[in-house]
Amino acid sequence: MESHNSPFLWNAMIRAYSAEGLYGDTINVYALMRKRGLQPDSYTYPIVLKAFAYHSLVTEGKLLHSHVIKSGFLLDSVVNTGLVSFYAKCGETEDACALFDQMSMKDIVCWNMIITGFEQLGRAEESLTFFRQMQLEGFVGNLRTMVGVISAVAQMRDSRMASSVHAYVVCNGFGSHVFMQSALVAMYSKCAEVRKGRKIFDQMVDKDLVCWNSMIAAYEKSEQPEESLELFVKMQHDGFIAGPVTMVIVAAAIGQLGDDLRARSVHAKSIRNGFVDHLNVGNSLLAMYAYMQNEDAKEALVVFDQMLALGFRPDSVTMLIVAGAYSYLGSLPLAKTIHGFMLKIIEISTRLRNAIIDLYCFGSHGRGKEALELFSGMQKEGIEPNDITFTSILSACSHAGLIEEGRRCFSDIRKMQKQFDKGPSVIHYACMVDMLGRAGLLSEASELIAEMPVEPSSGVWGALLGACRIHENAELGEFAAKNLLEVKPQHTGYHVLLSNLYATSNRWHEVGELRHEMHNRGLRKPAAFSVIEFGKEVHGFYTADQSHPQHREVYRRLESLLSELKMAGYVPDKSGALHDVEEEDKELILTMHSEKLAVAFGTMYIDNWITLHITKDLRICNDCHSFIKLISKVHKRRIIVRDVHRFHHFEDGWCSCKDYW
DNA sequence: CTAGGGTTAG
Repeated sequence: MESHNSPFLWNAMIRAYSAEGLYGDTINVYALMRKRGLQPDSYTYPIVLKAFAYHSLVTEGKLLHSHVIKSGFLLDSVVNTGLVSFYAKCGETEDACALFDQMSMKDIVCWNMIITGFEQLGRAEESLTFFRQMQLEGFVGNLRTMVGVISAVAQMRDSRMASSVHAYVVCNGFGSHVFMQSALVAMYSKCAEVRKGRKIFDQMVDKDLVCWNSMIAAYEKSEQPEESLELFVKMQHDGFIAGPVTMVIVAAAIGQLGDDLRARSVHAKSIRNGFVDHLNVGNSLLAMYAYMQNEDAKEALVVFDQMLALGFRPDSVTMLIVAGAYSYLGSLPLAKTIHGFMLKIIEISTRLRNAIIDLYCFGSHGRGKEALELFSGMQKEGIEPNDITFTSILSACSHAGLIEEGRRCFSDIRKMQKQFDKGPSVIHYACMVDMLGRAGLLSEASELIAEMPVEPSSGVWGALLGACRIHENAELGEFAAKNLLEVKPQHTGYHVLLSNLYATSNRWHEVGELRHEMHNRGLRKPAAFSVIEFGKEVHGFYTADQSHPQHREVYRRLESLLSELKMAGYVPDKSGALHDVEEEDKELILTMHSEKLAVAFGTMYIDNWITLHITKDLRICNDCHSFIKLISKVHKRRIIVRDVHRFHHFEDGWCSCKDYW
């Protein structure tokens, strides 16, 4: 084969691939060119740099930079700007600035580069500083400059600044360009002025896909998913075909709505349009199902399988979402599958490892052993844990009652203090106090607090108080509460906790005083609240709720459930009812706990094969816990309660927390 | 004589 040695032809080839967005081929042709012994020239460098930036090939770009210097092409301002562009896109701002500063002849293109470069990196202030500097040096911004400036102002979320820069743009004759208008729509939406954006959008004569996406995203971001989807329909009606970015936005809107029908429809559409091989679209579909936080989390699995079948590598974003979805479903086999999978295919970052550990200890929780296995595997591989890893581990030990392991982990952190000059954080101490305290080792817990090198946080005192409440140690509890209320004097929950503690030890006088004090300071005990969700419906219940439209039916249902369970051996556990009231009244108050109402509602209106998902704003009480355990057995029903502390998965009379929470 | 660097939505 005849070899072409004309640099012109090689450059034309490279340019053609670049123009088609085929940056991989651009790089291949360039490599071939070098192999044939041809030298790149001032036209070759910028295109290849662009391709390197696209694939974040920082080392390769730096190598090219040294070639540029050696061959003297740095004097070419286009090559120089190409390098600035490359470094800015790769986030190497120091190199970008150094090159920019030493340029003798700055033209408008290189100013635009440095302005948009910083803007794209999310560093709007610096971007705008460069803009001002540019004006001082006598340059007038063109359309591209102003689009970058508008985007930077959007990041500032300052609606007054937005209006004034909008006026400036219009006065300088850039206001009617499509790119500018899309940027303006996005800017106003980020400044919480969606309607101003809509006005611009409605007045646009030449709409393109980007501006539709911009407006649809504006509604989605301001949490108006219905409007967002309405516009999506209108866009298609007007003959525009959705692109991958559209799908990403629409999936987010549907996730917000929790609409499973539309979720499946957008999923199908993405497959039809061939977008599922876009990693962003795949990730968005996954997130959509995961975000709905119901049984549709299982659909995330389907999307994930599809992504794999299409043969592309999931990234860490993918895996974080999948881990989140599995965590919600709370199944250990699923967690194990996904973990094995992650180990096989991707480089696992510390952040992802932490997510996996969390997946074990929160998702299917009480699974402290698995979390610890992961942790020791991680250490064997020589991967350095970070403070969040340790927090996850300590919390796993605490939930599973693994005291010895917890102590060992804590001493590991202390060893690190000697090595790396960073010891246990306040959060680590709080985890330890929680773990020891819950296990009844109250004096060890308070000794640990005494030897803390830093001021104990409210979390630390709160953990101690909580433990005192469980183990009915009023004296130590009072001490904890006193310290606690110094740090957080307005925290109602801690007042309530202390009040409950006094009540446990029958110190009704103190209970009264505390109530009086709370009343005087205007603190009110917030009503406990539970939420049950299915499909896109969400129902909330307060304790002793009378406000829910079906509350009469719910109470009737609850009554029949109670008598059904009593026959199966249920005895109300009144220790959770710490009010200064008669025994009969205690029982009555217990039966009106918000999570019981939510369960009663669920058994009445939601088909039995569907798992009930309930979220509660406080910790579940003993009585409700055993009540729900029995329901899960008698009704053969899966119920998941997420309380303020952890997940409880009830199935066949058992709870995943193994009654330790 | 033509060529190369900078633009909006996510």
